[in-house]
Amino acid sequence: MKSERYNFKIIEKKWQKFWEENKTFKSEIDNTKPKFYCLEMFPYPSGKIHMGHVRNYTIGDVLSRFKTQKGFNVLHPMGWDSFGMPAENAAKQNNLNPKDWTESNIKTMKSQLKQLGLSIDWDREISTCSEEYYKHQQKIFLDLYDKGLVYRKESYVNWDPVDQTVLANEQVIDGKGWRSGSPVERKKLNQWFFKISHFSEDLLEELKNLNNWPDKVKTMQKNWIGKSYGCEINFKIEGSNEIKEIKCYTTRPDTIFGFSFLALSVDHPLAEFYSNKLEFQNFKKECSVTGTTEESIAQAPKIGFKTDLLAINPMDPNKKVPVYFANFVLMDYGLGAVFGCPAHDQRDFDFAKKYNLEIKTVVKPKDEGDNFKVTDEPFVGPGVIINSEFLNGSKVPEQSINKAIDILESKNLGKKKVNYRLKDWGISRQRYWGCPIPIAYDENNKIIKIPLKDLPVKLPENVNLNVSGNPLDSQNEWKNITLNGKKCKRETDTLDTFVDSSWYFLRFCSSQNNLVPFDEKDLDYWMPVDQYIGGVEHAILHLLYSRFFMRAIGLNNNLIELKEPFQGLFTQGMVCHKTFKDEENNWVSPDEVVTENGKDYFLKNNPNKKITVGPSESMSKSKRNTINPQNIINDYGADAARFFILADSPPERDIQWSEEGITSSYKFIQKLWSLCEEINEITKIKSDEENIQITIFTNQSINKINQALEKFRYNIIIASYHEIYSFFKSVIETKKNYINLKNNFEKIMLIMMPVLPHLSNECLKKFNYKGKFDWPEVNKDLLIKDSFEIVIQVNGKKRNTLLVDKDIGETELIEQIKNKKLIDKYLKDNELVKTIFVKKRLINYIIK
RNA sequence: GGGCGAAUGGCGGAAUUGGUAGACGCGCACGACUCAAAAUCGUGUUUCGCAAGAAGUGAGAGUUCGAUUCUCUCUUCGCCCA
Repeated sequence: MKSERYNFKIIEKKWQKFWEENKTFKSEIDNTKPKFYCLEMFPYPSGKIHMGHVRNYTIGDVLSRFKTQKGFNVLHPMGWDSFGMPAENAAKQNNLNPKDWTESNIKTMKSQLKQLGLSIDWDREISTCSEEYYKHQQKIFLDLYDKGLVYRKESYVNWDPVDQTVLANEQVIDGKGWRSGSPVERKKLNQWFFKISHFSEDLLEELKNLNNWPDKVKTMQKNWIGKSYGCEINFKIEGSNEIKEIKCYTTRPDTIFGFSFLALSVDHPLAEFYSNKLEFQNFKKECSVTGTTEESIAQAPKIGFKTDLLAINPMDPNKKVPVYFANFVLMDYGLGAVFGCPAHDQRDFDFAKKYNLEIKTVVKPKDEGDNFKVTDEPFVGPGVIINSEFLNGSKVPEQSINKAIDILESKNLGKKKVNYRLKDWGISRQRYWGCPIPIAYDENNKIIKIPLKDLPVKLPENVNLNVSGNPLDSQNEWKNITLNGKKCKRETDTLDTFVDSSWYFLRFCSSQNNLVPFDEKDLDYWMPVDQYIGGVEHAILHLLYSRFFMRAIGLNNNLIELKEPFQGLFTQGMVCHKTFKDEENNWVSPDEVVTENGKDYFLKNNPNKKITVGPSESMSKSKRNTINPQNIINDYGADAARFFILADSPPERDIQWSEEGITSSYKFIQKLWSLCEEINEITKIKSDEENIQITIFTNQSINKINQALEKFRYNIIIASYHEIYSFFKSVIETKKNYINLKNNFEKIMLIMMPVLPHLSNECLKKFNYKGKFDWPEVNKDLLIKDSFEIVIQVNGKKRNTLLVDKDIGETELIEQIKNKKLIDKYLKDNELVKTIFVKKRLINYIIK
């Protein structure tokens, strides 16, 4: 009986329609059930979905469906991170409106996500570029402003000359803009900031309690926050009437006796005393060429501008050293002034070598004598303090730093201070396609909040984007307003799009509420997100900002106590594919190549042209190694795509997409379907006979898949599915029905439902299954086997196995082994020293 | 330079956290069906060896009756921060 092929095109569409019409995934507060908030990072609507989305959303969907079957009230929403530069750039290029471009993309992508069969509550859909969303964001902005967590200041910024906008430090990678890739310049601008530094300590401290976050992400955040203990030291200054004292911050006060120069940032307030000197101006210009990242500063040649000032070593008033302005000192770090100890710091060492400054050794390695001397390179390792009077002999760093601080404090020369690397978050962007900042300035440039009744501040439409800089600047009609009878100008900067994504998970809880961003009652029920799933590339920025927002919103609000928005975090790996190049070294898309033997590849439309196969790399447009998910859905169906994206690698690791892989998944779906049909036929035959093995196997499978699902071991689940198929295939070989066959196979369909929702539903329908879709119970008694194979080892090596009763004891086992002469040849010429018996596992004979 | 992680067949990867290494899949080989091919099904597939057997989880040591799993040293690769 050859069954019909499984027509995924009809069946998948049918179920998707059914779910949509029945609002199967609608979520409402239900206090009788435990809740589960499952969230995947929402996409940027760039045009169409890519394989990374397929992976991300499949992982989340499997979890959501599983938790629903387990009896949880699941919230599984989706939205669009829809403000941002690609829309603005695309609109410029194609001369259209960013809004239209974005909305059309959303439409396409939403339809694609539906085709994947995701269990999403689409009634909660949000889009950050809609007024419905950003009007609430403007309220939040003003709320944070009132709480003192938003401020404006003039500051140096990372300026992206291509995108004509400011970048946060986090958006500067290797001294280049994260999006444009062009070298970043320094520019002084008035900017809006979120005071994320207000929570530095708490953001660091609470990492310890995020037990369901990957350690890797926690470490990255910890390093980013960068807490260090150090000391602020006051240096007395000679040689000037105006300047009497300079404060430095240092993490190494214990090297104070190695002090040989003091270096200031060119942005230090004292620079004003030199600003009219041409030499200083030139020097400053030279410094601005050096980038702002720590890396570019470390690599750039060290240069300095010598002042006529002398700094006095507070520990040794006879010691006076020169004061420089130097390019490697940043105003951002500490106080914009550092003391130089060349012997024990690479940058100080380079500087001292260049300007011939003293290099005094004050730390030696443990096993060196007191006459140890730094000559060719600085010594930065742990050791012992020398040449430092009362600090001598202190262990570096565990004793020396605290001792030095204590002494400085007791003499009133400095004080202990904690420093964080984390800086306040600059949120101003000179772009059109973002959330307007609800602020205006009066004629005296005084900051005026836009009144709540005037919100939202809507983006003007029909704006000419083909201007340099911010298009909003030239929107005079929009810009000039009257507030309380006073003429004002609107703020024309828009908010960094990371703001949009810092609270969207809260909005999902109350997405229908028009009046407030979120209702505390809703948050109380749904928050925190139980499982957040997304790419590790957001380990720092987005996750840290969201943690900040949760705290900022909760500040002075006793209805919100929650600090951590994401209780669990899972970071999935990337989707990779082989790369192809033609003879001219151009990237070639997988769609354009053919192969017959899997080794030699040729150009499809010109089979004489050979193609070189490169290593598998993460799918990217630039390398042209992307696979369009739409083609996969069209050719193989959603269930096959879901199946394969989970099959080959553990979800946290990268996965290699391959033609063979998706084909074999498709074949498995077909085989599984014909198995369903065969079982459906066979179970129509009347039967009184029970096959207990079926129940035992089903029970084991339920248990195994349940455990694997709880731990994100999705590749193991797929392996189990294959085993289940083989087992049932062999059971029905005789074409014989058993009274427990159908019931058990229905359970199998239930445990396949999270991964293969369309096929499982269709099969159960065919079976005329009337029960609930709850996760089947495990019968624990059936997990214990009556007999099993015990391993017989000799000196730790497996030599035989024996089928024994589950409760067998050592004496009886030894008796049986003896009777059956299972290991006699090993014992024959050797002396038995002892046996080691591990219940239900093995017996080990130790012989000599 | 610092931090973290990884290394298992031709390939992706399993191994109940110290107890039968290589589950499951891909690929490959052989066979069946076929005039033939594709598709499908079956068998095999760590290495060496005809076999009995031996070796084997990046390299080297250690702990242990027993190590892919724990400890130390080294090598290579990846990611993050510089």
